[in-house]
Amino acid sequence: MHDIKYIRENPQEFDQAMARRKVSPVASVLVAADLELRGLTQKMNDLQAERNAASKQIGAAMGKGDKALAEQLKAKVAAMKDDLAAAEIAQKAKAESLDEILMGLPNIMEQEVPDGADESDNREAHRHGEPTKIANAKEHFELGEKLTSSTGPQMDFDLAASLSGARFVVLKKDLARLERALANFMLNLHTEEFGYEEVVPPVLVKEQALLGTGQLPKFEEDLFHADQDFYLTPTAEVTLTNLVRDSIMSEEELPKRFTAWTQCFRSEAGSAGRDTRGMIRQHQFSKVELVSITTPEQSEAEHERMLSCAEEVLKRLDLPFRTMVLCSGDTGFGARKTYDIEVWLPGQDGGKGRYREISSVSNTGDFQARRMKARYRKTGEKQAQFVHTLNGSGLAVGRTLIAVLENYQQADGTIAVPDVLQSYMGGKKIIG
RNA sequence: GGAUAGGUGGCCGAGUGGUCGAAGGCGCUCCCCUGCUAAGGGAGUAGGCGGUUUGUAGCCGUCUCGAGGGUUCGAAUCCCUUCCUGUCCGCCA
Repeated sequence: MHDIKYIRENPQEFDQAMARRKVSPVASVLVAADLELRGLTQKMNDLQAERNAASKQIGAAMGKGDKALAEQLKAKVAAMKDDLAAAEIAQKAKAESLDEILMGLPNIMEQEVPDGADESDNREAHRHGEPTKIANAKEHFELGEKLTSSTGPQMDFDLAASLSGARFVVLKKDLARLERALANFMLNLHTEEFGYEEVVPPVLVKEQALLGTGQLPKFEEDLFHADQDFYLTPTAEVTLTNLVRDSIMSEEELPKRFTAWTQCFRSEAGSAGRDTRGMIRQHQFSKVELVSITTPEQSEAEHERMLSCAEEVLKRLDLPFRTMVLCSGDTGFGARKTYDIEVWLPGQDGGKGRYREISSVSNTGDFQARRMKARYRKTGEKQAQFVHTLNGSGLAVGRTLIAVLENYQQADGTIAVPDVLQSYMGGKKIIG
C-alpha cells in the first residue's frame, strides 16, 4: 500500500517506479481521485459540523426548557439530512475506489534492483562452495523411491496421489524423520544463535491477514480457500508479520524477530506442467520462516542479516549455493528488494546439476506495515510511524531435504547424513 | 450445538440518549519539593483524515468506544446483523 501523500508530491517518480513493474502510469488518476476525495470529505465535514453545532444548541435549548427554539432547530437539521446522507455516501464510495486501486499496486523497488524481465536477468551476488561433483547423480525422487519402508518407498508419490491427488507426497521412516530433523536444526539455529522468537501460528486465517501482507486482493487464485471464509496460509510470513498488526510499538522493542515451522499451502495455479516430478513444487510443504519487524533505519541491515541467517543453514549443512538479487521482473508484489538463495542440486537436468531456489528473503519496507497498520513511536517523538517488515525462508524444508538427498547420495543409493543432523537423527550416519 | 456475560484510551476500569474522546486508577513524560533512599505536590499523556500554517508547534473541523448497518435533531449509551472473548452445559483430539 502506498502513501497517497507521497504520490501526490512525487507523481512522476511514482509512475517511473511503477513502470519498472510494468504497471502503466496511474499517478494522475490517483492524484485526481485524491483531490476529489478531499473535496468530498471537506463538504461532508462541513455538513457534519453544521449538524453537530445545531444539535448542541438543541440540547442547550432543551435544558433551558425552550421548546419552541428546539423545534425550530430540529426542523433546520432535518432539512439538511438528505444533503448530508448524500455527501457521506459519495465520500465513502470515492474513498473505497481509491483504496481499491492502491491495494492493487505493487511495492516500489529499491534503485539497485536490476532491471530485467524474468529470472534469467537476476544478478548473482555471491556464491558459496563448489557444485558437488557426483558421477551419475540421481534426482531426489529416484533416490527417495528406492528407500524402503513397511508400506512401499519412503518417498511415496503414488500413495499421496491416491490420498490427495497430484503435487503431494508421503514421506516415511527415515525421510520423515529427516524432514523433522531439518526443521528442528533450523529452528534451533535461528532461536538459539540468531535471536528469533519461536511461534506456532494458525494455518487457517481470515481475509484480513492476507490483505495485510499483500497476498490479497490480487493473488487469490494462488491460495486455497477453506470453508467459513478461511484461507490456508501459503507461508508463515502471513501470520508472523500480522503478529504486530494494529499496534504501536516503542522504538526500543525493535527489531522484533519471529520464526515458525509451518505447513504451507499453495494452489500452484498457473504452474501446470512445471516441476511435476518429485517434490520441488507441492500443494503442501513445510517451511521454517523468518520475519523481522524493524525501524526504517534498521531494515536494510536487517535484510542482510536475515539473508546470512538463512545462508548459515546451508553452510552448516555443507550444501553449495549461490545468492541472487532478483531483477525487477522477478521481484514479488510486496517486495522492495529480494534475495533468492539457490542451492545446488546435482541430480537435476539428467545429472548435470542445477541451482534451484530454496529461500527467498525480502524487505518490504513499510508496504505491509501500512496495510496492517503496524507502527512504532520513536523515543521522544509524538508521531507514530510505520515499521518496516522483512520476511525470508530459513529454509524451505522440503527443498532442503531434496538438496540433502542429491548432494549426499552415495553410489549405492544410500544417503549420508550431514554431520550437523546426526544428533537429530538419533545418531544415524547413513540412510538406506 | 444450547445458555449466559462481555468487547471502552498503553493497561485496568466507570459511563444506559445531549455540555463525553470519555470519570477514576496504574503506567509513562516534564516540572517542583525533598541530605541519599523512600515518599509527596503540580502539569501533561489516543489515533486517522482534512483545513490553517514556513512548520511532524499551535489552532479549527471531522471521524473512531470490536466491525457493519439502522433509529434520532443528537448514540459509547437504543435496535438489527456480524466477528471475537469469558463462563456453564453438551460433544470432542
